[in-house]
Amino acid sequence: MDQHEPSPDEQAAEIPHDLPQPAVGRLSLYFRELQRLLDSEVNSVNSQQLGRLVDVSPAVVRRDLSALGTIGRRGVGYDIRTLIDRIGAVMGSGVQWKVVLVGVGSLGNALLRYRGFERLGFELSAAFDSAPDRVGTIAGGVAVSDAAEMEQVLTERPAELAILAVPAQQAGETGERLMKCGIQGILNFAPTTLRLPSNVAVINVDLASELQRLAFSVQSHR
Amino acid sequence: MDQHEPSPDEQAAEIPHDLPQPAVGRLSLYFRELQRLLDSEVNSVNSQQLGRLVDVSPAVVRRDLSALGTIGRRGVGYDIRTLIDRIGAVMGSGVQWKVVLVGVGSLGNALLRYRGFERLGFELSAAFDSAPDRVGTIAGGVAVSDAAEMEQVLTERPAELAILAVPAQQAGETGERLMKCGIQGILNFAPTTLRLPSNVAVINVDLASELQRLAFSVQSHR
DNA sequence: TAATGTGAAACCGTTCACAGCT
DNA sequence: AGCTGTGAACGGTTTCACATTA
Repeated sequence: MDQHEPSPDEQAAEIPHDLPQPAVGRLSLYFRELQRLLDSEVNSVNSQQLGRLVDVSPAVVRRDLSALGTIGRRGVGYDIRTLIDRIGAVMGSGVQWKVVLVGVGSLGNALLRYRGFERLGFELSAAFDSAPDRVGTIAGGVAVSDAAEMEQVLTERPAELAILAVPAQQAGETGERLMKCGIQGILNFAPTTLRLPSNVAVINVDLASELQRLAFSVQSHR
Repeated sequence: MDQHEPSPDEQAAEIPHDLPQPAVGRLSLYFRELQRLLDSEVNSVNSQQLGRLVDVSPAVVRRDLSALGTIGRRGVGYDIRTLIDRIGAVMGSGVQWKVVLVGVGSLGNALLRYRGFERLGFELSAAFDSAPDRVGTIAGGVAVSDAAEMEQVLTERPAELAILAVPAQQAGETGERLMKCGIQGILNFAPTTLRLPSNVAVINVDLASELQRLAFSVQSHR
């Protein structure tokens, strides 16, 4: 994939770590849409167009983008390449994140096969499961190792992030182990709230809960 | 948009239409943990204990629960059965939601197999795909129908909710079709923001974006 | 002229602190 | 005595509106 090398003095631009949490999520969505626009050979947008693509107001878009020490052109809009570079830098694209996955059930399997991680700089470097019939298989191009060897494998080939797709019952313990292996962030799909010391970042995604939120939304919508 | 009639002592046992969005998500998590507690034959909690289980402050728990017109006992805490009934009612448990899934790729497949929906009152009533080699198969106990027959199947066996797990490119069009089939809410896993008329509820879940948020969190954490 | 960038106001949810029940 | 329920203060995000700049 093509990188645009930043001009020398563009390099110095800082990463604001005073970025509002909601803004982070939106930046990720802008990034996705901007790449799509660039693929369509569009190379400029304004805040209204970009806002429509991710369903937020133009004012929010401008506020979010201006937090990056920005580079829009008044009267014109934003250069897409610039935005992609800038958002990418802030979101940690450019770092090749190594990600391990634990729990190769059907969900874990799907996540190993999921196209859409590597484009963002994530590399699934290992997968673990404790079921003997899964160990030794290959899923999504990644070999499945025995979960008992997690510590060993992660010592040899360290990773920064982990995706947890084990049953709820095992999530807590597995999270602890990952932490001890030097994992710095966990994306948790187990239906339980993972709580770890604050030096490990955790994002919980509960699929059933999302569906329940949707149901509430429908139900209250009348 | 919505009128608020100031009738004083209306339904104390009714569904609060004014529940903050973040609270809805948390209620769903409380619900999950409460069921777990009940399974362990615990039948009472206080706000601090419940808060620890989902990683929120006791004050938030109390505020959320009191929005349900509540029934805690001062000096004591909450009766778990009562909470489950009450939250369940608000979240639309008790309704048997019919859910169809569109897009039986690896993710769709995993979602069909995902245990954890039916406990909450969701029934996967149909699945659709357009690939000939998937049509006619059975995944997670659900027969996969031809996507071309979506309109017909949904006329015969209507559903309220849909899970979208198709490629981004097809998401928009599929969403439109589902809307015309009477679907009232869509849980969208396609990496694109689905925008539909406001009579259809949409929740977008972008897996790559979640991972990117995590990476940001780790990166900014030093 | 057209669209950004941004003070300032409005809004919303969280936190605080304590009165009120049990 | 203990914990809930909640007014009031607080803090953070969004919205507004406009000065600014290409």
